[in-house]
Amino acid sequence: MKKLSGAPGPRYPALLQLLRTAENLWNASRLFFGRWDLSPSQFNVLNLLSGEQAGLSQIEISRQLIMHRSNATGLIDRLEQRGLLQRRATPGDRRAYRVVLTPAARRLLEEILPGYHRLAEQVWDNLPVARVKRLLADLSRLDSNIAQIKPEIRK
Amino acid sequence: MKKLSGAPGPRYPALLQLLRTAENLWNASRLFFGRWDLSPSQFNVLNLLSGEQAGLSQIEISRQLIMHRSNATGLIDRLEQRGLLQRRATPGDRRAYRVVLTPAARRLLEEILPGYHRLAEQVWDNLPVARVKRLLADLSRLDSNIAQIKPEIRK
DNA sequence: GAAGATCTGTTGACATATCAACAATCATGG
DNA sequence: CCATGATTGTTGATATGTCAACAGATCTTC
Repeated sequence: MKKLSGAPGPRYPALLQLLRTAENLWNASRLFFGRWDLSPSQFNVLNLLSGEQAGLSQIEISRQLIMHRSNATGLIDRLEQRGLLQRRATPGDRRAYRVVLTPAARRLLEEILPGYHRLAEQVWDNLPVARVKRLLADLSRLDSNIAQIKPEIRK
Repeated sequence: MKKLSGAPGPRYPALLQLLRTAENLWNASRLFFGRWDLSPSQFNVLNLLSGEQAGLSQIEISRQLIMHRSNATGLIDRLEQRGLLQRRATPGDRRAYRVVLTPAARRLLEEILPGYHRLAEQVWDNLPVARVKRLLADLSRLDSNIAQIKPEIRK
């Protein structure tokens, strides 16, 4: 059986590792947020909105969280139904909502965030801050490379 | 409005960046594999099996790709229906299948992989190999930290 | 060998995600 | 003003993912 073409060097394995680590992180966060019956995606919506007193439109939310706008519809539906969000009219634009946190959601976040940030610190155990910074920089570089490459993939 | 508790330092932002970069990578790969009507997950199954002449059981596949075994069922169903996989009996264990690539799948991979590896290289543009290696090491460290923390999250 | 526990794969319920198509609204250039 | 085009959110089809529960097969232990 012929060996399928392989890529030499650490670059391809590093991509796989990146996806793998992100997956593990995501799954660990699912475990954590499960205590409050929240999915990681639901938490992300709440967390994003916690910094936006005036609220955000659904399209803004979906862009920040890198998801299709049609996905935001259902996500926000369920959070609204649970009393954690409200859709309010946007003055001057009858197409868009302003999605805002309810007081209940702010209380919920206050309860969740300390433990969440503590966990986030533990994930970095044994990695000095300088290394974390370099990793952050490298990941940003990857992001801009990906953005650069994207038009070429399309064709 | 009271500011919700924040975490200082680059550690928390670095986690967000990691998830973000992985998401971008995943979406770029969806774009790429779309040319062959493959999802990234479907490609991952094929790619994993390409190194396993004897095939793998579904539970092994789901463990390698970090997904629930019930998810592997549907994924493999669709690939089998398309003629890219076969489920074969496992000698000595009537519970499990050996899932193997068909010749058509091997031909498909031969067609896809060169461009895929070329793209994977481009993603790392401007990052010297030494940096890639360090990033790989740091990500592995994160993985083992996450594995360590997991039992604590459960409780 | 039989009982109890564990493992493998499937199913059904559901959340999360994409995409295409649609309706309503807004923005722009004649 | 108004036609054309872009934007916003929803819907329906479908894929991907989790989880719990189940059936059948295997393993362990006595």
